[in-house]
Amino acid sequence: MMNIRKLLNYNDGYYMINREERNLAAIFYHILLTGNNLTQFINTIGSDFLITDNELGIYLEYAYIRDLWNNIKQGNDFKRKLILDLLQPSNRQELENLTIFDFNDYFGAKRALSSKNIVSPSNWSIANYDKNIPDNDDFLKVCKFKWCFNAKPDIVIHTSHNTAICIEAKFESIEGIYPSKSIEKTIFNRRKISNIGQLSIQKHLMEEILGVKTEYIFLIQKKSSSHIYNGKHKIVLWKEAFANLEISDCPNFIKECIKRLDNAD
DNA sequence: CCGGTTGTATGCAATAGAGT
DNA sequence: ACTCTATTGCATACAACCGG
Repeated sequence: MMNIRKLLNYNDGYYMINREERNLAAIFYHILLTGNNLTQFINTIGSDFLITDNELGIYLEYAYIRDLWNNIKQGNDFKRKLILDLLQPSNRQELENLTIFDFNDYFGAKRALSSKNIVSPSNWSIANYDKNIPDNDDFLKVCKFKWCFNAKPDIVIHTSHNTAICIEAKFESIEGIYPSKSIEKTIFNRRKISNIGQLSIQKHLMEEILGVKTEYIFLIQKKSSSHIYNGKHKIVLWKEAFANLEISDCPNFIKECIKRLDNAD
């Protein structure tokens, strides 16, 4: 019986051609947690943050805000106040007096339209609340807030409770932009509002919403003009990130995987 | 009533194809 | 060569539904 590897006469390990960004991020995560590598990496990127051992945490697919929301024990009044305190909409008083159903509906949370619960802003829908929020400043504020509830930076190193290094890693793709859906792009064009970069949403999330003093790293394979750098992110190449780390105890496939990065640019 | 399943909706990585 | 859009695949969230 033939199979694709026989047909292609491919006899190397998968690690020789793997291009999966999450896999590389997982390997990086592993290496950061061995030996003195975390400190070494922090030195390499020139971070000022000191590691506080009992507060240190390193996270893949950092969804802190989603899980904070999920962990709320208080009821709907608390959730509504939390949203309004963070969002600070100009029509706050109006929103305070809506029923739960109407509050959800105002933000277009049609996929989770509930009369029982104030639903997470991750469920709000731009296309649905567009008609409810004519003012562009308020509209954009709501968009950025909603996006933050779904954003997940690739790797976040909490060097302490209040400081972190936020890493957005790319293998071949470029920085994402908001809005993403075509109907939303149409709305932004009509309102003459510019697109927002993925990195600037992450900055808003870390500093404004979570209140964490953050340094930003954009971890990529090669420098390209296609990236919309926002200046706040320090660009680090994958091979630079691995360069000073100790990998002699790693299995061969990891060494080979890292070796491949040298030829990337 | 509980718990699993289904349907809908969202984000993100990545690709292909069309346009500039 | 770069940019933009549409699409696919995976992961997740939540309401509604359904069977025991």
